[in-house]
Amino acid sequence: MGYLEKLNPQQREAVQHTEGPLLILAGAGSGKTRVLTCRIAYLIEHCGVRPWNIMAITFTNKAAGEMRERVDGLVGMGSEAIWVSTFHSSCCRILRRYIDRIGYDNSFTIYDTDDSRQVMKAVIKELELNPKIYKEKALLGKISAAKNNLVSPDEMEADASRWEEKQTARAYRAYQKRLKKNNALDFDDLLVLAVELFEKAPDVLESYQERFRYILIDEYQDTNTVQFRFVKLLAEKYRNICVVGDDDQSIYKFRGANIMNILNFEKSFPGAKVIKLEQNYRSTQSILDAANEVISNNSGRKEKKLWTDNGQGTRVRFREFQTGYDEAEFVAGEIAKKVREENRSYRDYAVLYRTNAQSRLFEEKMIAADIPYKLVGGVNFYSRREIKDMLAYLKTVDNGLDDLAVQRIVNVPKRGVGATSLARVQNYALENGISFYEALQDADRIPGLGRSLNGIRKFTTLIGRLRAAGREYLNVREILEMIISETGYVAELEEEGTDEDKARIENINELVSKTADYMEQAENPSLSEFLQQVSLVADIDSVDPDGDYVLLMTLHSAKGLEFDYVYMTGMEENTFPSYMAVSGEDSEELEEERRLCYVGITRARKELTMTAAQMRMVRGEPQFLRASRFVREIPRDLIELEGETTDTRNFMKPPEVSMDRIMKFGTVGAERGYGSFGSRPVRSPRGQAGNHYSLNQFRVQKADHLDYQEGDRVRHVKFGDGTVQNIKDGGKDYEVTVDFDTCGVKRMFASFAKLKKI
DNA sequence: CGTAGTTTTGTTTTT
DNA sequence: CAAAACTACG
Repeated sequence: MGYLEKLNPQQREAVQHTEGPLLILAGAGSGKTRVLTCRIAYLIEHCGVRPWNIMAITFTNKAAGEMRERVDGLVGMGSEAIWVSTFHSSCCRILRRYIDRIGYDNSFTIYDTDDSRQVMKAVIKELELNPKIYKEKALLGKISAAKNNLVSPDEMEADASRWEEKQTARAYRAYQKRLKKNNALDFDDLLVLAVELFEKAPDVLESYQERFRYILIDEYQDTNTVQFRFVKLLAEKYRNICVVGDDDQSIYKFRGANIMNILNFEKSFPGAKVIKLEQNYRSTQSILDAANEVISNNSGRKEKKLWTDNGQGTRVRFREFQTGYDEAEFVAGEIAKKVREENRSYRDYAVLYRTNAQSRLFEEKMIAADIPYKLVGGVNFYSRREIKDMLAYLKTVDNGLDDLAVQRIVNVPKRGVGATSLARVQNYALENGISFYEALQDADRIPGLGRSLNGIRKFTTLIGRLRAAGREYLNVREILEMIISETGYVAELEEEGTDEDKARIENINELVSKTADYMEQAENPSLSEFLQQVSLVADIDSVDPDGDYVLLMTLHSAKGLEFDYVYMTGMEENTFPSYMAVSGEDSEELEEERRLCYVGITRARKELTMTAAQMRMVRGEPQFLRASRFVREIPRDLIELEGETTDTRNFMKPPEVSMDRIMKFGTVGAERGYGSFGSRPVRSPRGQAGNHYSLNQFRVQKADHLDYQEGDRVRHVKFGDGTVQNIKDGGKDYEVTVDFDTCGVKRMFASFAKLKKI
């Protein structure tokens, strides 16, 4: 009972408004998870709602796990009957049970992005599309967008006017056909087919409507059209739907998220109650001020302003460096120092960036500084080659119709079955309308296989043995171990013994322990269920809250998390906001980037540091960059620069001169769209010199000539003397290669290297 | 058939 | 600067 008293009035109202549609507009850090969990407890304890009548949908499995844990603590008995999961897992669970009603087999497998690409490649070949024009990635993107908007291949074709659109629709249809033939669904299908199931089988829908009388949706601002449809169908009958979201944190438009779902909630569910949570319990006022300032540049928001009584805290720090290298060194160095000297933990820190590609430098510096870290995202554990191989074996054992899995491993490890033989088998399968695996079993009857036949036999007997073992006495872990030993996969890696191979063995061992974990945790474990669970995990799900390490991740992955100390890195135009968003004519995209920035800022509890580099390598090319507009949208007096004191902002010299001012009158000229920002009073247009953001030069000037040439002896401050080997005009700067006497050949940029002829 | 080397291509963000 | 896709050779 005590939990109600701990809530503020708005939170309590949200918990107690149990009947009818409810929209909770929850600003960052306003305690929405607490509201959701208390609400569940309240429903059960005070309203007599039975646990199995409640469904809660979260964005990631991690969030689901955390919520489940907190609900367990509050409710105790029976809480396991509550469905707490992601959209994808919920749909998957429903489909596992009923998908046969719409013509699929209940033992379907789930394809990841990589698998989908393989399928699409085959489709492009089949339809004889010009691969120069129709890239599988682009096609898949369009198909995914269509699915998220519940557009079928037929509808797409009907809407198509241009030739290419017609072709895309054809590809879409062929792709679906292939998936179905393989008894596979892609990520989007999980949602689309669940909706299709509900629409085609009213009795199934009805049974779920009866079951889920109280529905709660977290991160509602990131739902897309299919998800909305799914929720709407489920909630239609009892209308006890509670959604929590923050339009300012909508950052998944590229994935089809429809911000209208939250903005129009009251229209979709007439009579909806709306409650705003604006008190922030997470961050300091300084951090919130910065966040509020940045986000206020967006239009079409639901007006709200976060406040806190946590106290002012220190100002947001901004540091600019010459290169991304220096930036990473600073971040790593500072974390190492603070942990050492101020008794902080690594887990208090997060390093955020816009794209995964930026993680490399940080990783390197973390290793150099001996800082334990965890990289979230990037190459997913389950998409590593060795893991995919192992999973392909498991999938083949589980579902013989999954051609893709079979094709992946027929010849792994090498069994002497090459591309030509595989093509023959494929043909045979096609002609006889059977699956690839069935064709392999028929290999004797396929002409022209020659030596491959042996390998194929080896393969099919192995799979046969595995299947028999699985049916009779082995569990998931044991099957995997059998695969490992029978194929000699690990043994082969051990022989090679390079670092990479060792890492692969590690990964395989990790997979084995994951199967062991699964065996312990599952109620009635099955291979299919294991594979399904595995394909729906996000990288963030594996972050252990007790682990003491610095987290490195994209701003997107950071959503829903919080840290004492946050570094937002790569705060440069064209990096963040990304080049795509800046050059695109669509201002929507820029607003989404700004929301992403808002998400980033509000992750910080105590201290936020923004960093930027003046130059970084992008695609092997040096790029010269200037500070992000988002930094400049934070008023100058909320920012602390290098060399300034850390304490309160009252000491700040020129008050209320904000950064966009500086941009207008300062070094870099106003660019497109820049002049249109709000009209803060101009105090001193000339005051820019003193409060310039960077203590360094803003832009690197390319020298019009160099006072040394190839063959000359030069001196470098750090590397000493050397001979110039090569000078290349890189457009914005000269790239100089020097062979140093003491430390060998280095390549550098003339304007940074400051080489002196001797 | 398998491998090693070469060329090309490409970048947001993720369940 | 990668990874992926191709190509040519053993």
